[in-house]
Amino acid sequence: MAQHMTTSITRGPYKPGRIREQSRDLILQAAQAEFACHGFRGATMQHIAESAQVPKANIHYYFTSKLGLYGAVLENTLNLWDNVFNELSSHDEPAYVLSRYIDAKIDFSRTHPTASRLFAKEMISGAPHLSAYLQQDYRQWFRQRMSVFESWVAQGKMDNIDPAHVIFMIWASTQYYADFEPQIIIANDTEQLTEQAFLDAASSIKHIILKGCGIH
Amino acid sequence: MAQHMTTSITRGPYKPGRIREQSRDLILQAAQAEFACHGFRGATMQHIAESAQVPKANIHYYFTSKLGLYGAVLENTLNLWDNVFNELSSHDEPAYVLSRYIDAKIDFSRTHPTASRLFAKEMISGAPHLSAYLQQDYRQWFRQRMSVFESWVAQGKMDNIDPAHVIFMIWASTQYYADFEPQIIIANDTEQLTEQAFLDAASSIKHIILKGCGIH
DNA sequence: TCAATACCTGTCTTTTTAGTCAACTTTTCA
DNA sequence: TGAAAAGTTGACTAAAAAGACAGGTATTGA
Repeated sequence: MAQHMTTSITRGPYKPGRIREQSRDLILQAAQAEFACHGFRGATMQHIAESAQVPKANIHYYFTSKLGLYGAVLENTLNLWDNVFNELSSHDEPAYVLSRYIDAKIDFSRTHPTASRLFAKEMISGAPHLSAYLQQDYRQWFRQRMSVFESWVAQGKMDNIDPAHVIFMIWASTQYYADFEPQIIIANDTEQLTEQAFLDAASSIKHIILKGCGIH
Repeated sequence: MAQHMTTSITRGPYKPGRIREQSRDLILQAAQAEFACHGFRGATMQHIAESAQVPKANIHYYFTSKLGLYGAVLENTLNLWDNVFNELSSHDEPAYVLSRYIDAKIDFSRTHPTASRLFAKEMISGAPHLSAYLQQDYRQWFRQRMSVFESWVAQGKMDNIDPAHVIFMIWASTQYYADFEPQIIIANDTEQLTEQAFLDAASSIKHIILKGCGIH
């Protein structure tokens, strides 16, 4: 964003261009995988460079430093999250809303497993690079949803359970299929998780959450 | 184990001794925290040494290499897990068994958060150092519990849900309170999680799981 | 007491790592 | 077309890392 500042006055020769976007994306992709697998300190610029098939110096040209790259990866991934978060519209029927949300979350685990793992790693490390996000957007989102749950409870549409634990349970259960894949693969006696496996998981989670919360 | 091989014949002078155990434990403790926070590659021997307040060379004396230390930490932590796993006895009443298991798991998250995080990190990284464990003990434990659930389903003691997903849900939900602590702390608007917070979590999880599975 | 062995650690070496830099090529647009 | 800026990269530097090692001290049993 805020990239196309070249006014026609300063005889702007050259636009920041699409090459930039392309190269950045390529590197961000590789970096996300590396950071997700090894964490910030465990990741190496060399590996990222090899994985993205660009010289290491090229990465520094676009992102200045390792921390800068990590920040960009984090920001990039954060946008993906927010999209899924916002899927949870404020519909009146909890059964509909939660079903859709669980489906969306499981689908995210299937289609963006490394994004999920990246955040998990960051959280487990104490979220040193996410405090701003946690204090702002996350906090706000969380409070809003809490009040929705509370209104459902007040209307007798679900059992009187602390909504926070319900939300945590949904997050934990859905993200588990991305973050703990090796465990699940071995339990399933398979090579890799099929789309059907994710659908089955979503189905079971929906059954337990909805019924468990007394939602009809 | 298999440590006291000094037969009386070989004029065994000196016992492997308690100093060894003490030093090893001290280092293992510090190493667990470091590995849990930064992963295998992100952890540094220097940090571990400083944290344990021993010279770096001392660590190499006891554990030879970084990989050796990590293996020892992993093995050490694995024993803790197994103890909790075995809490889940083969009682007839699913409500009793699952309640006790969830309580034990939540308690583990509270009392051994770094152990939980260590495993989470290892899993997210693809469990490169746990394949043996996953293929052996874990696989076996998992199959046994699966059959218990299946017998409950057959006896009409619970809904017909794929037991694997129930187990994953329990694991995910309980471990979440250790692994994603920063998220929970901010949601709770508190400085740190109290024992009561864990008890509340256990209570909510039990409610949802039991009711959600149709267990009375 | 006294060997024998466990235990300890400061210092050194080698490898890996993030980051720099200057020379180079490509792209753009006037 | 040509000059200005974007993009590219091999070679270098400085810091940090794992690990080796020799020369110590502490502890034990006889």
